[in-house]
Formats: sequence, structure tokens, C-alpha cells
Amino acid sequence: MGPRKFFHPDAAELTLHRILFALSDPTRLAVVSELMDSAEHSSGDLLAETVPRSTMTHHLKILREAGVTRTRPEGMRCLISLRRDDVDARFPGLLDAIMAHGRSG
Amino acid sequence: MGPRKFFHPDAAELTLHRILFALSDPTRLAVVSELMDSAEHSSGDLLAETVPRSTMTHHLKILREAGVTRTRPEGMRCLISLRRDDVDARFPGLLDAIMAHGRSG
DNA sequence: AATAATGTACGGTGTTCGTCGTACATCGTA
DNA sequence: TACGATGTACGACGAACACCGTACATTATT
Repeated sequence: MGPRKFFHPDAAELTLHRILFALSDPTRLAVVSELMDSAEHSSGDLLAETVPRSTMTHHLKILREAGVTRTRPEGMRCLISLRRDDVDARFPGLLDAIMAHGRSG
Repeated sequence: MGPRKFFHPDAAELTLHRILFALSDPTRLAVVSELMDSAEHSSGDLLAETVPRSTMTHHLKILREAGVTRTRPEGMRCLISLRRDDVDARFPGLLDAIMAHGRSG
């Protein structure tokens, strides 16, 4: 059950309230804040020493199933990136408006 | 216990994740959508025949305690309005970016 | 094949949420 | 004062969430 299959919703299926819920948690907000550099980060890279692994898996699943992030297996790691293209296409300006204040949240 | 005291957080105490959580529910998103006309609406006015009163009270409390709305007793009603000034001051552009798509939720 | 590294799956616990019915308080009016 | 209208408070219920430990799967390396 390692890095194999990951469910990702289609771009057209993204809903506003699901995305807002995914971003309504301080931990997940911090994760997305780290992903704003448009680079791929491994799961352990994100808040590594702050949160237990199983907890991080939980949060990453919520972000992924809301369509906010994309998870890609790479070797024995998982690389996570923002779905800026899809989120921006469906909700223009939303991500920027939220993440402009991601740290003070 | 009628229209008497209502807790409203100070403008400086608004947090991003609380606001996002308040807006992460379809019903509350619809309420805020109706409030976007910058007018005051009574509680019964909002989604009147869609949601039971006690349910509406619950949702309005969450919006109010997150600092998204302001509730003011007026006679035997409660008039609810958006706290655009405070929310915009603390998180510029956030409300507009979210509510631009409030209906396609 | 054995090992270590990475991350998931599963299960458990305690908390919070969404929903609603019922009872009650407040206000305006007759 | 009695009544109807408006909205809250409280309690209850099921569902979902946050958190984490443990066990397991996958990968790369030795």
C-alpha cells in the first residue's frame, strides 16, 4: 500500500466549500503555504518535525481530495504540489487572496 | 433569551482559518451570498423556507463568532449584515475572491 | 535476501459539527 | 394582560473530524 494509487478529483468537480474547508485548518494552511513556491515537496519535507506521519497523511489526503494538491509517487517518496492551474481556472484569484495572508492566519 | 447579547470578536482577532471554516458550508455560503448586497437582512429573511429556525441560528452563530457577520437586535427581529469593513481590513480581497463564485459553490 | 527509509492503511479515542424538535424569552400589538 | 411573531437555548442524535500508535506495503540499497 505504499505510493501507488491516489484519488484526485477532476478539475470540473472542485467545489468552493470543500476547498475552503481544506484550508480551514492551521496545519493544512501551513502546508499550502510551503507549497506556494510552485515546487514539489515530499511529505516528510512538509512540517517534518512538527506533526506525526500518520497525521500528515491525514491532512494531505484532505487537501488532495479537495483538489487543492496533487500527489505523485516518486521512488519511495511522494511528491506533493499545488494544483494552481485547476484551482485558478475554476476559482480565479481565490488561492492568491487566501494565501496572501497564510502566515498571519 | 431573545435578542439581547451577541458576542462579536474584535476586528484584530479575526483569524483566517476561522473565517474559511465559517465559509466552508454550503448553507452559510448561501447566507453570505445574500448578504453581499450590503443590506441588513433579518434571520427569517435568509433562506427562510429552506432551513429550520434553530438550524439557521446555529449557522448564524458560527458566522458571527468568526467575525464574518454582525447581528443587531431590532424590535423583535435580528438584523444581520456583513462585516465587510473589518474582514477587508484584515484580509484584503479575501471576501471578494470567495464570493465571486459563491453561487457555483 | 536482508535492511532501512518513506509513507499508507487501519483502528481507536475524544471532540466537534450539522441537523432538528422542543421549550422559552423577547417584542409588538390587540 | 393575553396573544402571536421572531429568534434563542438546550438537548439529542448520527456523522465527520483531529489526532496518533501500530502494522504493513513499497522502494532503494547493501
